[in-house]
Amino acid sequence: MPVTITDVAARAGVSSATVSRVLQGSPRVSRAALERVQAAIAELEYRPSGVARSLRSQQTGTLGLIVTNITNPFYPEIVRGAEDAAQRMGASIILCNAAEDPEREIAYLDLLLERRVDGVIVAAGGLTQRHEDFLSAFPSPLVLVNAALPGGQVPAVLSDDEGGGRAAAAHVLELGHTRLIHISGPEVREAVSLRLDGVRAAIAAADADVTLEVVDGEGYLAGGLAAREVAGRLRPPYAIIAHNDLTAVGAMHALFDLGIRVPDEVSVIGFDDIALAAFTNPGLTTIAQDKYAMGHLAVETIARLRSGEAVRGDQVLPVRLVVRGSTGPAH
Amino acid sequence: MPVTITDVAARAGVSSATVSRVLQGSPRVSRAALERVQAAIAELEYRPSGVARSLRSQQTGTLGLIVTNITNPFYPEIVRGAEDAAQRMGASIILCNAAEDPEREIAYLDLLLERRVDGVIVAAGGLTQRHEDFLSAFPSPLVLVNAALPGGQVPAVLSDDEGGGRAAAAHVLELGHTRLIHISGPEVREAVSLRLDGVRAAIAAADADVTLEVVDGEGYLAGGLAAREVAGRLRPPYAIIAHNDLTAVGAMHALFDLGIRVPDEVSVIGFDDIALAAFTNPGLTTIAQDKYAMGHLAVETIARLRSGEAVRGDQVLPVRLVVRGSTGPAH
DNA sequence: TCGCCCAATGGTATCGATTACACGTCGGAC
DNA sequence: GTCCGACGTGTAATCGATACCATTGGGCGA
Repeated sequence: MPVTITDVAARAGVSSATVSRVLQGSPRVSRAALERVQAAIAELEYRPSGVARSLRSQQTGTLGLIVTNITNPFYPEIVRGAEDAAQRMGASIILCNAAEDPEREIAYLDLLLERRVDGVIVAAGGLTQRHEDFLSAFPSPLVLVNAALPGGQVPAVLSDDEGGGRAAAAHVLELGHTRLIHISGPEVREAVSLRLDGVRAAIAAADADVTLEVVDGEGYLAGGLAAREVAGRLRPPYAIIAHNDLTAVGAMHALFDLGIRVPDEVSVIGFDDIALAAFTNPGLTTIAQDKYAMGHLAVETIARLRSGEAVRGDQVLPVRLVVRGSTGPAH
Repeated sequence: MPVTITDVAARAGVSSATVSRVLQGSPRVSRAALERVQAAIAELEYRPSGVARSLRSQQTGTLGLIVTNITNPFYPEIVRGAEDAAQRMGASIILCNAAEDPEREIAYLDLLLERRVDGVIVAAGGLTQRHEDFLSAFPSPLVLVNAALPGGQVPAVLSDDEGGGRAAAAHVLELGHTRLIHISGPEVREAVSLRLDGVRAAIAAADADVTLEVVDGEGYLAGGLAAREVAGRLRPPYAIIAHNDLTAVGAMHALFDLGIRVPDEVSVIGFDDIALAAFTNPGLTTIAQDKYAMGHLAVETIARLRSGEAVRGDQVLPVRLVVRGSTGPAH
């Protein structure tokens, strides 16, 4: 039984139209009426119904944000960036945690459509692989984060994966390493091959006698296994370039268990710069993605889309080498 | 220009009432009409407007969730628990990141009221300290997480801070430590004193010759400073009981810098069990809060509140000692 | 003094769905 | 054969705010 505009109108002795004009800040209201209405609003603690407004105006001021997994430390920063940008433009975020479940991702798209959100941001890799056709025909402004669709039909916000791979490799090459191990992620993700391409490009550019070996190992545990396997047959020094930070941390732990010192014997470099990277011992050298900016830019892109602007092609954000303690000169 | 119920009705050659009945699964629809309507829905890709439904039914199926800071590793798990519970009951979460700004927390409460959310969950300490009166008069189902209001007027979901403090102290006492250092958080939070109370209780119960010293140091950097100061004047062995994990990790880093070995010389135990705790080296022994359950229970409490049930008093969840590598016997 | 214009305000249709009520039709029971 | 009830369906009010259009009244110029 919340207070409605009619209650306010009755209290102020005017019509609901006049109350509405006051709410809109219209100049076509006499000073007397204005004051009476404002008093009534205050006395009744009236708050206009966003639901009714949405129905009338055909916009809800809400954005859907689908993330793969909010407890993956990569995503909270994206969420924060998106939320900040949304708040600045007076919108709210409906957060959908797909919990790594592609069915749930799809269900959320449907749900968001029913809720008539003004736009949807998808930061969920699984979704983009499985439902290309559905997404490219999506009847609402849509932006992908950290994932792209072939053909560039859907605007995407990405990091410079290739450049990041290059920077990572260049960093360890500069430290004098000549044996590089790349622990890679799942093949299906485009970012994986791009980062590896970057590593290869840096090696080619170095014009030195450098060997590169690629092993599989996405994630903490797999990263540890991969490092263990490598350590079993290779003697230091060498440099491990991991596809992401979690993999790198797993590798570091495995090396620690084996009594191999980082960075004295083996250098390790990650990718992403999740919060954890600053807290390992030694700190993890990594390629930082500007996750906050990605979320922010995604929301801004939705806004542009909604204003009728045609946004085509990917928006690629620069990455940045962050040197901590896990990389050092090759002895 | 989305498809409306009227479009579907026209296409199926029936009235909008019949379409609505089909949508509701009402039995008062002939087989023939049912099939025609379903066909029309499929052909037009009709999706009922959640906005119109909300206006009519006076419920939005959305819950507001205000968190202090989504990038604080404590919160994503709470969000996930809340999101899972909400999804199970067909509701969505509007995420509000207060970004540690009390003004913004208040502004969000207003916003959520305007959006006519079915309930609000506040996991933001700053809010509860500053706006007791506002919250206790909140005109919508409200549940606090990890913070409480004096008088218990507002239902709260809490962890057993006192029991956790006791468990932490008991653990290091069992390991033979007789000198305990408690690095505490900001005084204003009730959890701080409760945890310390627990530590004191465990010491009293141990009936042994144990000394306890309390120093300030909330957060990573402060935790490091506090540990440094203690290490400057105390020689091992002793045990550090930190108010939370971030403080504990800061302390561990400081000890490492000083060449003091954990756990051989000094034991460190934290509180919370954030994701980071499993990845430090050595792993951080800590008191785990069931953050997922807290988020889940908060949403369930909202549901009970909405069904008219009176939920009074705090709901206290048990905590659990997680032994990793940072605590060891006192030599 | 008359008429015109503009400011201020009210009445009401509208957004899209739900639902109470009314109506027509058909079958069965007496 | 008539009456009653159940069933299927349509009409229209409703949710709360907005915006278009109409109306009123006052001031000012001719």
